[in-house]
Formats: sequence, C-alpha cells, structure tokens
Amino acid sequence: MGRGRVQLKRIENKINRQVTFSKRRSGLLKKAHEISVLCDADVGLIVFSTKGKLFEYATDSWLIFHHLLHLGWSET
Amino acid sequence: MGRGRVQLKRIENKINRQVTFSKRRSGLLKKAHEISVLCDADVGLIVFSTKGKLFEYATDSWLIFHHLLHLGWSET
DNA sequence: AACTATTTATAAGA
DNA sequence: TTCTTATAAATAGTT
Repeated sequence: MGRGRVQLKRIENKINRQVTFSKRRSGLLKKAHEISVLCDADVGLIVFSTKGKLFEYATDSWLIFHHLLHLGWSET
Repeated sequence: MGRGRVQLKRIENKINRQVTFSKRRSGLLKKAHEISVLCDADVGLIVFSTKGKLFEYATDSWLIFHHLLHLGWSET
C-alpha cells in the first residue's frame, strides 16, 4: 500500500523498519480484533519487536488454552 | 473495505460470517507474515473458527518461547 | 506526528 | 465456492 510497492524482504534502514513496524503492528492488532468480533472467533496474537518488547491481542486466553488442550497440546 | 462500511459487530448471518472469516483469516495470516519479514519481528498468531479448527502462523516458536521466558512466564 | 497518493484488502455480486 | 469489481481501509513515502 502507500506510495510504493511492497518488496517482501527485510527493511534494511533501521529507522524505516521501526516506523513500518509501528504502523503495521497497529494495523495487525486492529485486524485481529475485527475478525474476532465480526466472526466470533478466538484469536491470539503476539508480536515482538527486535528489542524483545511484547505486543499482544487475545480474545480470551483461557478459551484458547482449552482449544489447545482439545487439540492434544496438553503434554507440551 | 469493499462495497460497504464495516460495522464492528458480530455478523449474524452464518454464511456471511463464514465467508468473512475465511477471507479475513487469510489476510491476517498474510499480514502477520509480512510484518515478520519486513520488520524482522517474531510473530505468533492463532485463530480458531467457531468449530474449534486451528489456523496459525509463527515465525519461530522457540524464539517466541524464549521471549516469554525472559518476560517471566516460566512459572505458568 | 500528519498528510496523501497508491496499493492492498475485502464486501458484495456474479 | 471461486472469480470479479467497486470501494473501504491500510500504509509507503513525504512533509
């Protein structure tokens, strides 16, 4: 989107990478919220910056946990 | 987007909700992948359909796990 | 941090 | 349910 095409490769310029990260993180969290509301779906999203800072969205951690258990992840 | 404005509320029509879920899930996974590549970020995304079917995207589960440990989630 | 020119996502429709 | 198209929304580059 925007004024140029997106090349799906790491943005080498550090400033540009940080700015894009901030913009797209915001958009991603918004869309995670929208699909959960519109489609009544459980969603869990975690995003880490290069520096290890955590950003997350979750509809209901426990529902997701129960889903995972049902899928057989209890032994992990 | 599309031919009408989005009302942020549960789509009552089951067919429309399923169609929207399928479309938006695809878009969300794509954007999760894009931000991870463009911004060199670790991302974990899980989406459950109403029926409990799992869809997911993760850059590297172990990296995320290590991030979580660093944040003090080791006791959960 | 705001602004827009464009690209991208997608709601409806076929 | 896959393809198309009009339009809304996201966002890349700019200021």
